[in-house]
Amino acid sequence: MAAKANPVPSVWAREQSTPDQPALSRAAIVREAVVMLDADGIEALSMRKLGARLNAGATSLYRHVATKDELMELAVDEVAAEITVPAPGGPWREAATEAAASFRATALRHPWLSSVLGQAGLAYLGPNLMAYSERLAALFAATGFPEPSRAIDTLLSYVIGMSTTEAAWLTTVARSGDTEAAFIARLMPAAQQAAADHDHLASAYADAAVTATVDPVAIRDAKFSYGLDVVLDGLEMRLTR
Amino acid sequence: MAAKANPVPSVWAREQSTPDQPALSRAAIVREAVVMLDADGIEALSMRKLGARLNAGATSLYRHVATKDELMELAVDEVAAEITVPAPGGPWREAATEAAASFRATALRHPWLSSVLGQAGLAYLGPNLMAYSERLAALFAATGFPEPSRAIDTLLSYVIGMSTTEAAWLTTVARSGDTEAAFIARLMPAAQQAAADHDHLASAYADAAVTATVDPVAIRDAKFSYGLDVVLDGLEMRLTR
DNA sequence: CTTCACTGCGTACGGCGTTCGCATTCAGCG
DNA sequence: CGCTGAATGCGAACGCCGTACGCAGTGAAG
Repeated sequence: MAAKANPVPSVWAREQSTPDQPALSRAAIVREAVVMLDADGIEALSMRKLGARLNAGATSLYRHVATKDELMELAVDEVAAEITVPAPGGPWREAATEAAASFRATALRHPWLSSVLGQAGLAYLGPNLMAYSERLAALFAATGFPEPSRAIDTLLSYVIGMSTTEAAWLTTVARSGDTEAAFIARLMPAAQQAAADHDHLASAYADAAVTATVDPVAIRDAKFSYGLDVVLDGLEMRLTR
Repeated sequence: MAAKANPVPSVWAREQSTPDQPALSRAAIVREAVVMLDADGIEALSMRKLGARLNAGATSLYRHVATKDELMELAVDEVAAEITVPAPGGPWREAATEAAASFRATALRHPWLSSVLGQAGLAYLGPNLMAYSERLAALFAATGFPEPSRAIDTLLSYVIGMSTTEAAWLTTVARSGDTEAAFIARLMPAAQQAAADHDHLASAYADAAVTATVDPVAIRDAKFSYGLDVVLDGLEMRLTR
């Protein structure tokens, strides 16, 4: 690689034992893959481009990773480490709210996560994902739920559903190049025309047109916490019963 | 095409004006795409294979569909027609339960739907999706929710999250070639080893190992309706308040 | 000094989505 | 009936993609 970089085929021009890069390693590959995924989305990640980013040939990656799917699995587990769950002991409801918010924040920070979840689900067995599940289980068991895993699945389903929808929306917005408010404004005519024959939708869109262009982020936050409160209310009923 | 099928390049061997197929049309393309998606999953659909299924060249499809993404959008709207929502008037809770079950059934009948939702969300404006939203809005508005769209978003998030997770799981199972119970049994050792250092997970898996291999379908059904009841309880509080 | 496991990489294969220009068909019109 | 112009199908080609394979260099072990 050093010799090839230099066009003069002379021994004397050869560079000296250059361990310039920290070498190729599974950890480095996964880390850079996450960076690329965050920056340009899931369809912009190819083994060739990833190799190039690491000053390596595309096929060199296969010494450390069996397949691209496996790489994605590793990337998911990598970002799963970012999701926090409060330790048991404090007030349950606040802890659950915090855990849900952390999941959502992570999903929005790495929008490609939603795409992968849709294809592979949460069946991965990576260490970070396992640790996350364990902390969730510990929290819910300590709270005294009769069926902790049922409660967890319910909460997670809501959080996943909302976060996935939101992440997909933000991806669409980002691809448009506009700000979120501008994108909404640009989309409204088409949406209102499509809803023309539907009374309830039309009025809902009319409302949205006014408010959503002002502060879309606040609206999304409020929507998330409304639904979260709904779910937590329902869960609480089963707790105190 | 007729001439090419015959190896003898003679005028006399030419077939007679064969309009054998009902011709290529957008509707036929979308219909066949859904069939292929259902049969072999999202990654098995390529424009070439789809063209071949329709006795057409791959590129002929582009006369009727701008791009593969657009085709997927059309396919989503096609299956969206299958989701039913009861008309307003009856008891609200049963109607919502029915609507949720219909969404889930559709998502499980077309597991590729979840993959697409993860990438594109529900921002599509297809007529069937719009009609679906309208019926939901009508139901919730008639019920008297103070903020119908909030309630809808909450319910939908739960349903989407649970269905997506379930569809992804079933896809993984299907790819393995095993039955669901057999797949679980085969997976358990690895799962239990991965959970070895996690107390709560280990015991949860131990429970699952016993019950899940018996009737996985019933367990998934129960899980879904448990969470659905949680959400509906939470919504009902806001209704009667 | 030899050996050997390990790592990187160039090449190549088959498949993909999509573009482009040509061939064919056919409805509508003179 | 003959002509024309639009609509439709298609083959070839472009630039990507994931990945199998076998060779080349390297550094530690013997």
